[in-house]
Formats: sequence, C-alpha cells, structure tokens
Amino acid sequence: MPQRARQTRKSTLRRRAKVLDAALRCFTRQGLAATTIGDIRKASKTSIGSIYHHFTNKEDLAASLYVESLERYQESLLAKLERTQKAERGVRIMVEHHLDWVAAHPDRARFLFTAERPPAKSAAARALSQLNQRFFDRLFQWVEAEMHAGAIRSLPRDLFLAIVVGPAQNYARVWLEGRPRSPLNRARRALANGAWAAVRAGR
Amino acid sequence: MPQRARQTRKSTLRRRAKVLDAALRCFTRQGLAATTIGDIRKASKTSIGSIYHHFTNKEDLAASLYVESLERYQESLLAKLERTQKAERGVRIMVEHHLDWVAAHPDRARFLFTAERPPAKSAAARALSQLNQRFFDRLFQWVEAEMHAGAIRSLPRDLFLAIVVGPAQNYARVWLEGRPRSPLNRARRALANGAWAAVRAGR
Amino acid sequence: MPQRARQTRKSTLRRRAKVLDAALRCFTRQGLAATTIGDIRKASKTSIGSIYHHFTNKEDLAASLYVESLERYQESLLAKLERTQKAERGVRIMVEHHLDWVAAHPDRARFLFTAERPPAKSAAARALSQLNQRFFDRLFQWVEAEMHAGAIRSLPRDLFLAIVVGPAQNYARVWLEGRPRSPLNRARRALANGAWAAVRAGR
Amino acid sequence: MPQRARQTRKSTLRRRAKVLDAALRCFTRQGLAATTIGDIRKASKTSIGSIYHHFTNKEDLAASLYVESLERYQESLLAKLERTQKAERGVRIMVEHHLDWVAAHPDRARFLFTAERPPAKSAAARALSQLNQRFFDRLFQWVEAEMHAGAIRSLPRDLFLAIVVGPAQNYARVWLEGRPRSPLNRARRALANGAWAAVRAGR
DNA sequence: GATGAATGAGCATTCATTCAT
DNA sequence: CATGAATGAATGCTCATTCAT
Repeated sequence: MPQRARQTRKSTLRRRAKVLDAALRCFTRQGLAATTIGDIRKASKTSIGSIYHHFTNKEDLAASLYVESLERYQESLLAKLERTQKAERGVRIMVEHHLDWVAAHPDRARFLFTAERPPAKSAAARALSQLNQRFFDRLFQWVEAEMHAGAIRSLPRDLFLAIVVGPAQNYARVWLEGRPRSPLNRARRALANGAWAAVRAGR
Repeated sequence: MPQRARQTRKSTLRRRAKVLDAALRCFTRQGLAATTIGDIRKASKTSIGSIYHHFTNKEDLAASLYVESLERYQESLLAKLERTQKAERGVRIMVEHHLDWVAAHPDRARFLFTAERPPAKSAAARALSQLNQRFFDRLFQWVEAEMHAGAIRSLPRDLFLAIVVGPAQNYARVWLEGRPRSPLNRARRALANGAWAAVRAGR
Repeated sequence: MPQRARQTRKSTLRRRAKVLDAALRCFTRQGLAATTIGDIRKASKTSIGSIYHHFTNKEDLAASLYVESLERYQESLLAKLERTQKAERGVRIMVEHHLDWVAAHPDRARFLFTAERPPAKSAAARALSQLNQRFFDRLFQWVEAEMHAGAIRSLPRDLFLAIVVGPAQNYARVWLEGRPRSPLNRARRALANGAWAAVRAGR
Repeated sequence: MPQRARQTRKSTLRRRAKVLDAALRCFTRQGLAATTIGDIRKASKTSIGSIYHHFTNKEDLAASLYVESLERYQESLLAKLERTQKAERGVRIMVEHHLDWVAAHPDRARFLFTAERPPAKSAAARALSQLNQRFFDRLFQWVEAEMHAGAIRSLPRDLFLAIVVGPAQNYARVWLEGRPRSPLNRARRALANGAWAAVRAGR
C-alpha cells in the first residue's frame, strides 16, 4: 500500500507539473491575462475539475508558476556564484548567467518579466517575499564579503544590483520581444565588461 | 465660422485628453487589464458612447496613451541632451533624466513599463515604430559623434543603451512598485557614475 | 422665390431618394437587421443628422422603402393587366410579370420578400393596408369580370392568387437566393402553363 | 455505470431540447432578431452559461432549430408520400401535407418561413445542404417514377415543386401572418385541385 | 482524484437617436 | 437643411468557479 501511495503521489505531481507546463506555454503564446482556464485545460489535456483540484484558482496557478520559476533562476545563479572566490569572476557570472538563463528558458523568463507580481498580502506574496529574502541574503553574503575585502566598490544592495543586472535585464527584455539585438556573445562580453568597470573598487 | 470651427476642434481635443487622463489614473490604480471602460467613463465624467467616439476600442485607447507618453519622455530627453556638448555630461543626463522623469511622472512611467507593447502590425505598432526610429536616430546622432570623437567607447546601439539606461530602469521599476530603495539623490549619483565608468573610452 | 422653392424641394427629394437607394443597397448586402444607420450614412454619403431629417427613424425608412417598392410592383402589373381583355393572356401576364419584375429589380424584390411587414397599427401599416386594398380592388375587378364571364374558374381571391402567383413566388425566392434554377424562359412558360391549367374554367 | 452514462446523456439532451423549445416560443412571439439570449434564458429556465454550453452562439442555436424543424417537415412528408402508388394521390398529399403541417406546427412553420437561411459555408449550411439533398433525392425518386410512367407531366425538379407547393406556401404564409384566409378545408381542396390540374400529364 | 455540466456576474462594444452649432 | 459629437440602454458573449456524479 505504501507502494500505491507513492505512485499516487507521483502521478499527482505529474499532473500538477503538466498543468504548470501547459500554463506556461499558454502564457507565452497569449499572455497571462488573455489565457483562460479553458485554454490551459486544452493545452494540458486534463479537465477543468482537475486543474481546480490542484490549484485553488487561476491566480494561485500563476503565482505557483512565478515562484517556481524564480526559484529555479535564483538557485542556478547562487550555485555558480558560490563556487567562485574572485570578485571580477563573480560579477561577470551575475551578468552572464542572467543572459544565459534567459536564452535557455525564454518562456519562463518572459513570464517572470511580464507577470504582475502577486498582489501584496496574498499567500503567494508572502512565499515570494521569503524566497527573495533568502536569495538576497545569500547573494549579498558573497557580494558584501568582496566589498569588505576592497575588491568591489561599496554600494547599497539595490544600487549594486541595478548596476550589475540592469543592463542584462534591458538586453534580455528586448531580446525576448523579438526585436533585433547584438549577438549574445557580444552582449555577454560587453555587458560583463561594463558591469565590472562600474563596480570594481578603486580608481 | 473659423471661430466656431476652432472651438469645436478644441473641445473635441479636450474631451479626448480628458479621457486619456482618466484612463491613466485608472490604469495606475487598478492596472490595464483590470480597468473597465466603465471605470474610465466614471473617472472621465463622459459617456461610454463618447469614449468610443474618440477611440475605436479599449486597445486603441491604451495604445494612444502609450504612444503619447513615450513621445513626451523622448522629447524631454532629447531636449536636454542636444543642449550638451560634453560626453560625460550627456551620459549622466541620460541616466539622471530617466530617474527624474519617472519620479516626476510616476503614472505615465508605470504605464510605459507595464503595458504590453501594442500588438505587431496594428496601426499603433506602426506609429510606435516610427516614433522609436526617429528617437534613436536623434539620440545616436549625438552618441555616435562622441564615439567617433573618442570620448565614448565604441559600442553597438543596443548595448550602449542597455549599459547606460538599464540600471536606471531597474531602479525605477522597483521604485514604482513601492519597494524600499536607496534615496533618489544617492541613486542619481551612483548610477550616473556607474554608467560613465562603463562607457567612457578606456584608458 | 418659387424658383428657389422648387429647387429646394427638388434637392430635398434627391437627398431622400439617395438615402433610400443607399439603404436598399445595404439591405441587399447585409440584410435589414444587420444594416445600421451608420452603414446607410456611409453608402449615401450624407450625415446621420440628414437621414434623421428625412425619416423619423430606421423603421420609418424601411417602411418607406417597402411601400414605395410594393407600389412600383403593383403599378407595373396593373398597367399591363388592364390593357388585356383575354382571360388566358391576363393570367399569363400575372405569372410572367412577377418573374420579369423580380429579374429586373432583384434588390427591391429581395427586400419585399425578406422584410418583415411593418408592425400592425403603425402609420406604415395603415399606408400599406390602403395600398393593398386599392391594388386588390383593381386586380380583382379584372379577375372577377373574367370569372363572371365564365373564362376563369370561380375561386376566392386568396386562393386564386395563391394558385396563380404562388409558383412564381417560389421560383423567384429560390432564384434570389442564388440557388440553381431552370432558366427564366423555361420557367415563364411552364409556370404560366401551370397557372392557366389550374384556373381556367371547365374541364 | 452504463446506467449513469445514459442518464447524463439523457439529461443533457433534455436541456438542449428545452432551450430549443424556448427559443422557438420566443422567436414566434418576438421574431428572431428581436429575441435576446436573455429572453431565451428566461423562457427556458436555464442559465446563460448553460445555453452557451450547448450552442456556440445565437446563430448556431437558430441554425440548429432550423435544421431540426426542416427535418421534421421533410420526414413527415416522405413518410406519407412513399406509402402511395397513385400519382394524383401523391400530388395531393404534397399540397395537403404542407397545409396540414403548417396548421399543426405554426411556430416551426413560421420560423422556417421567416428565418434567414444559415450563411453559406457555415457548418449549419453544410448540414442543411446535405439534408435537402437527401430529401430531394427521395422525393424525386417517387415523382420521376410517375413522370416516366406517363402519369405526371415531365418537368424540371424546381418547376415541378414551384407549381405543386408554391400555392400552398403562399396560402400558408399569409395564414401565418394572421391575415384573413379562406378556410383550410376549402384551401386544401382548391389548391390540390389546382396542383393536379397543372401537373397531370396532358390529355 | 477526475470529469464536465451548470452558473451568472461582468465586460466590451454597438447603435439608434438627440441636439447644439 | 446639414452636420457629427454625445448619450446610454441594451446585448451577445466570456470565463472563473462550483459541484454532482
């Protein structure tokens, strides 16, 4: 019987994931607001009832997708970053990883860029806030160590992030819209150079 | 007769502008998708019919607001920029003007950041494309002159913009969402410094 | 001044006729219910205000067109019929004229076939009723003379009309819908033959 | 389980039929164009959503009613006709059945007479075309046998139908409009006589 | 857990009609 | 007489959500 329970749990997860995948595809094609539960039902080959069994409502579904996608981005960045000791390498990683991740997961990236943040005070907003909290803590543990060490210019957290990641975000957004862009490799180099020039300590 | 004609045109324009203003207020409060024509009617103190007399549909209304807002941003930047000869001053203007304009017109800025671009191939999309064309032409006439003069690092247009404006956009977006930020003056200085460090012709 | 008055009346009539013509074209293309005042405005190259100056409302416009068209049909039939003395010739004229008139004025015919009769008790309904009254009186003056003379089988008015004109109406309706039909000449002969066989007196 | 499935299907059909019945009542009272979905909802004691669950839109609903009604008329005629061997009896049946069916189902008849045919190329138009095809094939199998046997004058299909059914249609239309008519029995006799006189093989 | 019929509030949009100029 | 901006009631339809099976 545990056997059966495990199987059931597994298939439950599968169904849930199937719905989330289908939702992402729909959001990409038509936008969040324009996607109906009916669309997701078709795309996921499930039933309306089943979708509502796994998510309390459409908002919850979107929020789940948001949180899950953001988590994947954050985890993959931290994994790379925390393997590095050198300041310049770390800064470059932040830029390059942003571009690489967007290029590798354009749908998730578009969704993260586009989706309205879950409304304040919702359960999802709390989950999100907690997620971000942990992410920033770990990220700035690394960054601020380098600042203390004198390798990186001392800056408030928000300004540091704006300077390092802002350009990559700008590039990525436009790229996701399908407008013409410089090739990715050129961008990786130029934006990483810029970021490092902007935040490295000293004259 | 010309008197009358002028008055009529004028009041027509007034009505149109009244609707656009009301729409912006609604979009700010509730978001584009959540704003109904009924909301705009109430806020503009007109009638449904009158709104549809001036705009073919909700999408057209939103697109008009988008194009008009973008134009204001672009014009105000170019006006400042083209008054400057010095490379560093110009780059700093791009950053600072972004922050200042967003701070001065938070509703329009939020709308520009949030609204989905008008769907490709719509009349609005064409107007938009033309607008951007002219803007970039004028902007890069200034920028590329400085690049040729050896004051600014030679970079493709999109990467230059990403590096200079990306950080300000990142800061502004978060600020508009109401999340805590470093004070504006601190940001103006730090982001302008960063931009200049990143694009000035290297030693 | 009479000169001017006459001219004014004339141009008034022209405008009125222009609107009626445009309306007929619209009704043909899109059907009565689907035609809007705006459509008629475009097609007639006038203004909404002008249309409402000449007709009290949409219903009045349609009713005017109905009455006017019906009158043309009736007059043209009576003109031919009253020139004839012979029973068989007259019956054949009723059939043939129906087919010929529909073929010559397909739009008006379609409109007469399709339009809902003006609602009972409206002014238009009274005008219509009077028109029909006169038409039937004149028509059956001729018909009943032949019945009394023993050339045509004695029948109630409605049944006589049904027998003589019903087949032509059936043919015409289908023809107007664009469905395939026997050629007009074949139909003229066959339906006139049938009508005469059906109503001529005696075995 | 089959039990349950059958019940569900059954109640689904019931709901569908309930809506169609209510629609017919509304169309009779107010006309197709003037009937709103809200009217049908009230008359059928269902919900808007349920109506749209069973029919894609108002047009589809009307088309379904049209096709179903036409089918009933056609089936009932063929059932009577194919039981007969004699030419005259068959022709009289066509006339009399038309009058009887209209008298027995005035609402359906009015709807069939009044409704615009489903727009060409719609799914409904195809269903309709197929229905008519089968009907005419069976009908003229009977008719043309009599023509070959020399009992009925040889005529193209459309003209034969116009001659036989046209008068009954004319009578029925006027009767349905509520205008004064000769009594039904008188009409049955007279129109059947006329039809037979018009199509029986000549002396 | 899965299914899909049922619900009805809510919305964009249309359109006849009015009326000031 | 002509014009077209303004009005707002009315309507078809969508869609998230519920719930019986």
